[in-house]
Amino acid sequence: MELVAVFPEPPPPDLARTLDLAGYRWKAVGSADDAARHEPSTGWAGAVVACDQDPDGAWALCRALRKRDTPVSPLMVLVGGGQLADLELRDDLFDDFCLTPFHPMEVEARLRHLFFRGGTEARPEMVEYSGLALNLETYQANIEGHPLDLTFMEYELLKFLAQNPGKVFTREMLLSRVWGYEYYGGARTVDVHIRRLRAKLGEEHANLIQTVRSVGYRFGQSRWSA
Amino acid sequence: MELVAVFPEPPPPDLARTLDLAGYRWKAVGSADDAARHEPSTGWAGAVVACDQDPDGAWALCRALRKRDTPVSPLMVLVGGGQLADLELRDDLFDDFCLTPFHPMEVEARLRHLFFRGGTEARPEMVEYSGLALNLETYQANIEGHPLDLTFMEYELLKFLAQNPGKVFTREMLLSRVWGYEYYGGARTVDVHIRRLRAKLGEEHANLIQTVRSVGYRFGQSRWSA
DNA sequence: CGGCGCGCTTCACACTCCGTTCACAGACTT
DNA sequence: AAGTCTGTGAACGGAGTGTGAAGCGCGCCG
Repeated sequence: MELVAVFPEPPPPDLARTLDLAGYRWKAVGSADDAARHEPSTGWAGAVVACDQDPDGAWALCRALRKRDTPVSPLMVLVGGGQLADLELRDDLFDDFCLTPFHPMEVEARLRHLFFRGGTEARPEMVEYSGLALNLETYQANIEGHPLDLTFMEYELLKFLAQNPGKVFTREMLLSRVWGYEYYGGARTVDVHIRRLRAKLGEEHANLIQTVRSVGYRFGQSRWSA
Repeated sequence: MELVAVFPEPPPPDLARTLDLAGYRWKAVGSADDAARHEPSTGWAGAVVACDQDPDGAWALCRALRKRDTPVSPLMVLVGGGQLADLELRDDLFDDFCLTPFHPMEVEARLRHLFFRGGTEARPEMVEYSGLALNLETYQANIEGHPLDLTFMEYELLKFLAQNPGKVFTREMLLSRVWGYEYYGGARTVDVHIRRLRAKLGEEHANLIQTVRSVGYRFGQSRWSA
């Protein structure tokens, strides 16, 4: 489960307890800037915004999270009974709301329902390992927040390796599974691509791909070999 | 406003009153068969199902309204606090719920929000990204206030891309989803349209459409790009 | 009814970029 | 120390793409 943004900082104790009991991983943010600063590389998985104490700040945060190229979703707001009128004309800023004081089971049911609905929508398929993240939809790669400019075959090779961390592949296995079953070419081609991948990963992360002498290459699990 | 189906028959008086005051046109139905018999030619515009008195009948109705070719949406259920557990594993049968006894303003706010979302979901009037704005009703496109003179296919292509920002599409995907499933033509057609789009977007915004070599095209920047 | 213009499609060509290969040097094993 | 395996740099060839122009179907207007 990815990280959910919670407002305000610190959040109401009963809200924090409810989120914990329901098994959500969350992080409190105090402002829109705060949310941007602490946003995970994969983006917020959702947001819960309590409007009781600081309505203006809460709505400003909602606006910041929704009015951007990749809006945060799902987003639930908590409002008091007297704030119901505030929801009007702000329908675009949230997906669901819950009245306070709330029953923990209601919040839990609403969150579950929101994530159920959102789950079928469009959360990009990702491959992640350590600081490396591959977005399979956008064909983009990241290493600790920094974008990697990979060519097509480099991306395919890294994707295959990262999808099977710790496993050793011979050059022939890589050629057949990454390049294609009917590929007939020299095994040194793999070496060169591995080399370029290491170069682009940077000296710090080059050891993500290890050489297993006389066998082939392995991705990850570097702590055992030294 | 189209007709909303309400369960049970007759509905709880406070629910009826709330719907009337909020300005909804509705009709009570007592069963799934009943709902099918009285369905308007344009289909139900939505449904409100109270689960208090006859939970089994209520859920059967929800199932009938949702598990068909054109699911009724939005659908809100009213449940007592003791029925919250019933919602679990039924997330696919409703869009929102409200605890009973309810506050009329909460029901009203939830319905308004549901119809707002449903309205935009089925037919968004605008597609916006960065400085680009597409008006789906008037078939007009703007880039930072300046009108774009796009042809039909250019508009359709740009619309499809802008509706899925960041995602990479192969030429075949674009041909099948923009041109049509049964289209049989050269993939280079896509290239030429992309080229014209980039030309019309102007040198400044031509990079809104990026080439992903050996894969296809992508609109806009994903959250990772520098 | 026929010319005309617009827009979609296709073709041909040039160019850039990337996958592949080769040669050599260094590292590791026996 | 010999032999095998891998890292590295450079160069070649080709796949993939951008671009200009021509072909063609279709609706509009005279």
